[in-house]
Amino acid sequence: MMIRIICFFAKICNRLHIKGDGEEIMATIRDVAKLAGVSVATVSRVLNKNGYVNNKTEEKVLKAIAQLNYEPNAVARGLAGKQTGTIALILPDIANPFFPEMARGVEDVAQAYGYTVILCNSDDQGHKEKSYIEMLKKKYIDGIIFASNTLGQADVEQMRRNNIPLVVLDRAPTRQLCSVIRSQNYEGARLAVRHLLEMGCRKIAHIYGPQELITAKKRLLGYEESVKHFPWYTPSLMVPGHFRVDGGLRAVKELFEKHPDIDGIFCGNDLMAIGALKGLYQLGVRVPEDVALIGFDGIGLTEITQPELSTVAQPIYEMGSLAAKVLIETIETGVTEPRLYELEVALVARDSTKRRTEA
Amino acid sequence: MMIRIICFFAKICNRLHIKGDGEEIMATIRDVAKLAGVSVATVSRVLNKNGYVNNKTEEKVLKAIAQLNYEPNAVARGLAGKQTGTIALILPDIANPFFPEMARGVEDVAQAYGYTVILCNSDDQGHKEKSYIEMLKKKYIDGIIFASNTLGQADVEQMRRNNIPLVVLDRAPTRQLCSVIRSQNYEGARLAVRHLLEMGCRKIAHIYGPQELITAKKRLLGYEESVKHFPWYTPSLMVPGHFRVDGGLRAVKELFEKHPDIDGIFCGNDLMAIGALKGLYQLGVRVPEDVALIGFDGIGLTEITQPELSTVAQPIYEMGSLAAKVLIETIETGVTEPRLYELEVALVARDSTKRRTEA
DNA sequence: GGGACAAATGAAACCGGTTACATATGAATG
DNA sequence: CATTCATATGTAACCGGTTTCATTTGTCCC
Repeated sequence: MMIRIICFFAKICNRLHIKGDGEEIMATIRDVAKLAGVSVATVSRVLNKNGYVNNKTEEKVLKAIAQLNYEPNAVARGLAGKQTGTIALILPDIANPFFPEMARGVEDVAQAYGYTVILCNSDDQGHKEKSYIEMLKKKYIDGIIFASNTLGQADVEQMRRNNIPLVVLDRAPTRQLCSVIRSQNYEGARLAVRHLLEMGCRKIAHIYGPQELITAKKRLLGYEESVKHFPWYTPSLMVPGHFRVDGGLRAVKELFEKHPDIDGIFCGNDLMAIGALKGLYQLGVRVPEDVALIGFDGIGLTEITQPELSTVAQPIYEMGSLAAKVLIETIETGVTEPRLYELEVALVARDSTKRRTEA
Repeated sequence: MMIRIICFFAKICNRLHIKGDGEEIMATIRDVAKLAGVSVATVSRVLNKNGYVNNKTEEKVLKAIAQLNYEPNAVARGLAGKQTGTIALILPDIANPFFPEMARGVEDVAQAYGYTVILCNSDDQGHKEKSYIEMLKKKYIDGIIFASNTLGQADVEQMRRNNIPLVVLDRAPTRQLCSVIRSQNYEGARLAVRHLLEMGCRKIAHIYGPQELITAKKRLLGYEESVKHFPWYTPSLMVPGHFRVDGGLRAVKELFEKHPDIDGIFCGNDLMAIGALKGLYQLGVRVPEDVALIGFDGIGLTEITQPELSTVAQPIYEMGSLAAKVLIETIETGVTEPRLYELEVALVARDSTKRRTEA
């Protein structure tokens, strides 16, 4: 009984926007309607600028909104409209230096369009991705940007059935079920090798990334196609480095055991190039005097090494921002027609590939 | 009329979980209730494990849930319960190498507790922060981790009024209104200077960060307190570097114009140390032979320079994961009692401070 | 004058959950 | 035996929006 009375008072207080401890009570659309002397439907029409509303009425409503400091509740909107203004970015690991810039690109665009970004680290593990997707589905996420590597055909189809727009970064377009954004990995690799050749290299090795990744594969292919007709070419010039710094370091040592006469190395990504640089330093091999070194990706780290690393730069930020743009467009227009965007890469020649003494 | 009939059929189809294009229809709690032959309240009780439910009944409900592949709708839950299982991480810029690791710490813990993380880049601009906070409030965010620098006293109080739990990283505890996590900046600075002295330095400069930041201020103070009693000490040994790579590079050149006899530099963060290293290389000054160099933060980049950089490492990942833990605890227990966590820093001695020839 | 149609508005259903309250049963207690 | 209490369940209100549909009014045209 006592409790009932208390509850009753609490309700009165809520309605009057009074609270003992100074806590703010959010006004609801019904409060606005009451104050403006109209129905909630009309307020909703004013808010969403749809349907017919008389000018005078609109003014009254706007005044009430201002007076109550009213902000529509996004969760209620989400429930009613099944759109939450939230997108998810699933990537392997935000701590991998490749991704922060991309994430920034995504977030900037999302923010500009009034969307919010949920960050998910998959560690490239299928079960983590799945559990994220489950959770995101429950939360009525509007769309997903997928920069992780273990997304399967089945997953894409499932997303499609669930009507969740999807944009994928750097994946093979397996029967092109969703929009894909990637860059010219093959062409970039050829660019890198050509650059090394132009700088006077006579025997070029390649440190490659995980071949499950389409990017790593394409880059390896680009290398192979560029050098296979040279007499010095041999498969043992290609060594795995797992896209990691330590992998690059180890790979370079392995290379120099087999081929001490290498004078150029093309690394499948910048992290491995950094590792390679370290390894070469430990071996007492000078860069670029003895060996020219070039990476791939164009991450910021390439500017802080000594010497600065040449690289084939992808437009990382743009990949993120474009992904967000494409996704939001898909969300808002509802058009699902998948597209493929292939972005250009650019050779960034720095000290690590400076021309050695003219031959 | 025709439309009405179509709608009617659509509803029937919905109820029967049939859809023409293979699109999946999510079952609702009412579907489960109907199938199990109980009320929605009972289903809800089973889901939330609260209230009394008979074992037999529970089984029936669970079976129905499994049969329908039912997943409770998080948005509806959020609306009803005012908890969305979402926290926000507001930081200046995820592309700044300091933050990805912290973000990873936050996300890992959040994920473990079933929470989702929204990423916000404030660029340290007050208006961006405010607009984020507005948006987050509307979305019934459960709590915020604030690693940005422009959070004012007023904002904290407003959050409090709005009942949004808050954990702040690296901020001064201005009348301790929320939990704060920081590390021993002052002590770390003293550690750095002592290390340089032990390594034989006789004249140590300091490149400092923006003095609006409590962290930068404390580190500067630590430097000053450690060296002010030396005869060689003079204020012009302290030069600003804005916590940025280019700032460190410029600062080091400025320093060497005024004090060519410097033999040790303590940088207020690692980015500036990287810039300083670059600057010293350009000046032809050898590290560590001519000048010993140490940074602060312990970001990964310090391991890829040549020579590797000594630094005072903060437990960056732990700062993030602890922040998430504290925040989620606050959210779930509702206890608002603010606490201060000061984490220990550790000296990481690498090649950039290797002892020069014994005096 | 009456039908068609655009403009304006409100009542009520709906989105999919949670929960306060009412009710019913059976066991334990005085 | 009446009372109390733990167990079990359902009804309906509620969270705060959107949207369908009905209704009213006014204008235009034949």
